[in-house]
Amino acid sequence: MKIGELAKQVGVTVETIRYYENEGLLHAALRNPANNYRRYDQGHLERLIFIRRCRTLAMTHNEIKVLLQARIQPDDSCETINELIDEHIHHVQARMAELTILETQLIELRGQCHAALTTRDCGILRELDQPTDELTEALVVQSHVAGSQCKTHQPK
Amino acid sequence: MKIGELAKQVGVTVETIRYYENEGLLHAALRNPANNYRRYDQGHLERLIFIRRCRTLAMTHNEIKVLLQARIQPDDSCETINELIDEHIHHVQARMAELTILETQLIELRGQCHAALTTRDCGILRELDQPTDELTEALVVQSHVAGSQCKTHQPK
DNA sequence: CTTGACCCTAAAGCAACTTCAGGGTGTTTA
DNA sequence: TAAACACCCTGAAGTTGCTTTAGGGTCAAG
Ligand SMILES: [Zn+2]
Ligand SMILES: [Zn+2]
Ligand SMILES: [Zn+2]
Ligand SMILES: [Zn+2]
Repeated sequence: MKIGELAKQVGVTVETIRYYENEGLLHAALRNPANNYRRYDQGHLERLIFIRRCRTLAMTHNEIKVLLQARIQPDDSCETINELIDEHIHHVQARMAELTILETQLIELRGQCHAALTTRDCGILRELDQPTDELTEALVVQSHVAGSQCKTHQPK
Repeated sequence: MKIGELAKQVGVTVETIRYYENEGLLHAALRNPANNYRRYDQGHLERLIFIRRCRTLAMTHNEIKVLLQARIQPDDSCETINELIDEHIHHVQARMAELTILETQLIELRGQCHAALTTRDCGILRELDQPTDELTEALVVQSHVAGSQCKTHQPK
């Protein structure tokens, strides 16, 4: 099948597919010699589905590469896989812990202003003028689990 | 004070400060004509503290710019501020909701394999071969609240 | 007078894509 | 048969919030 058809079947854009090939997540497709179009088979389809499944579970490309490697070594022990998933669960939990603290702090901050006052008198701005205390600063954990982009506060 | 001193007082790198100037978060510093070094005053210090406080609360530069603007308009209504914080709390909560779902799914996935088997028999890989169901796919919300970088699965 | 700490700029790198610029291919339809 | 339109190609730049690198001045101490 051609790239557009593969994209439709899996629910990604053709650009994403080409990008994955570039990244080494997907094997390079064979080309139709007549027009240089990429040609995909069932193996590509299944591999792409696997990759997308991992991505919706917020794994990095590196994590996925480890799993893809295991996937084509049927006789290897799956210990690596189990460990990787365990670690990744920790990544998610670490991020949730961060966000829980964040939420508490933001709600406390929000509580500093209830009415519409002048900014001069807004308790929120006054609190934001205070340095972050060191305890809080130390709480930030390492976790690659990011969010998607916010449309509302993006430039343009 | 010079850039290095400002950096030390606030707890950021000098590169970050120069970057913020470039981004329009910090006003350009006056330069010492003799050597072209940046020279900062109390106003810069306070503004930088404000910015860092907002960043530890995971606000985007755009969100911060709105607050900085309000901060220097003492007679304006603080309604904008209150709304921005409310929205930002939603960003955090939206991301937490996503991660809660993610955690559930990952734990379910992890449950597919308890022993160290061959990858051929690993229930995790088998489940990852299945397409993401559409319901789950639709659940992903817009939220800019990202995580920091994961050292473990990063290249090099 | 050289070492080391500090300052400067401009550009590239990171993650995972998306978007854009510029151009070929292939089928359909007026 | 030629224009329209959908689809394919490559390579580069943009996104966010920085960090890192390259390459080079400034300044005090020893
Ligand atoms: Zn992970
Ligand atoms: Zn207010
Ligand atoms: Zn926000
Ligand atoms: Zn297993």
